[in-house]
Amino acid sequence: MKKAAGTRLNILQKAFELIYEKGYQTTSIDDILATTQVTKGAFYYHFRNKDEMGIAIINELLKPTLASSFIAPLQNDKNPIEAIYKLIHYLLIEDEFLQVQHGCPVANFTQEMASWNKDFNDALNDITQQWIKTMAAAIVKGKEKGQIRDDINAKQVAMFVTSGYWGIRNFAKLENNKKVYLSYLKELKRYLNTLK
Amino acid sequence: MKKAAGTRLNILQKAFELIYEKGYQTTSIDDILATTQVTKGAFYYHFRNKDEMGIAIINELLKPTLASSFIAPLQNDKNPIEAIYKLIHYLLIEDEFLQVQHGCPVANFTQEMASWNKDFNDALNDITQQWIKTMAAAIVKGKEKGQIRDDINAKQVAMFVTSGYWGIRNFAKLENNKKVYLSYLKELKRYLNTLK
DNA sequence: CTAAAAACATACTAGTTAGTATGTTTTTGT
DNA sequence: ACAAAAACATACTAACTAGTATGTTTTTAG
Repeated sequence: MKKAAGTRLNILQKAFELIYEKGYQTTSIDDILATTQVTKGAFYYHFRNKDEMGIAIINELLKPTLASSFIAPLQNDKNPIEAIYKLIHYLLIEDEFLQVQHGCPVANFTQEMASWNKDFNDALNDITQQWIKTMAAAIVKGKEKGQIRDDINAKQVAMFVTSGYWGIRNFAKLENNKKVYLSYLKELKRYLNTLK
Repeated sequence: MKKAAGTRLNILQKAFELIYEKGYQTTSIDDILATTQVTKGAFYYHFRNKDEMGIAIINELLKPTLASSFIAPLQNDKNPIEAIYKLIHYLLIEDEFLQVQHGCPVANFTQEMASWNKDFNDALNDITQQWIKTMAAAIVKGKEKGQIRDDINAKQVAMFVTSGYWGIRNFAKLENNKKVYLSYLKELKRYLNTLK
């Protein structure tokens, strides 16, 4: 039971890349089979149907990535304002997987699937809430340390930041140019400084 | 050439509603024919193909709506900060066409089509830039009137606000509840007040 | 080593898709 | 009133879709 896990992971990873580029609905199972060199029999051995694979991508690929790349940086840093800015900066400018023309995978999935498939909705809400909660917790810590004003609503700010991040990722698709990120980051920095 | 224009408009409107609810790719032409009671012959008389219809929806339905509901309120008001807040509040809370579970039509289209179809991209970028420019112009006016600080970058703020709006519309899909809008609006108001 | 289960392979199906071919009806200008 | 063009109707096609039926091969446990 080792090689089998490899095929499964291979399917998930390649499928995720395709879906990130083309969207879930427009990525056919045959597309996935062609790029993975896996046969239909193997695919349906590992997944009951396409949606089950989609949920597996969220839970087995996106969730761990979230934990390492989105959650951890917020928990370790001393200063939440700097941590949030550095994180968004990293995600927009430095991260090598995320592409400007394809937006945010979680936001994409949400737009396409939420409200049409409860399982997708739940899985996506799960990881999104995790991010928000972590960010809010960091802000609360900052308030306790006196780095952030007392009258700031932590969760409210976390939602506001997340919304902006999702929005700018979608927005940048139109111009297909990272330059809009720089403009956004400037205003984000200004906004974050008003929390002090 | 009067009834014909009616059929065309009927197709565009019903198709737009379907696309807003289900997405562009997953709304089939047969779906549109079924809800409009129009035949395939009529459809393909009016539109060369599905994409041409999609572009027509953007240019002939979304663009005018943008002008009346998104642009005008920003041009008439005396105070840009109030105008922006009132506009976003209206769009999120009061507007009767926009549904929490379906997000923002322009953002949806952008996510689904931009980077895959240049015509869609251009049409969407066109109306988005129009909104941004109008908002930025209102902010510039506010700067001249002394309602907004001198060091504020108008276009930067307009992009920031637009991103947040798109983001929260997508975000609210997950919870399928207008309550998240209230939290967002509170922070938006706080943010807007820092421009003073 | 061997039987059973796990993992994969191939061929097929029924439904859906955008789009076309070829008509008929309706509207329009004169 | 009438021909021409505009507007619409019907039947079809070829490609693609998710999923299944039925195999064969590989792995694993005893």
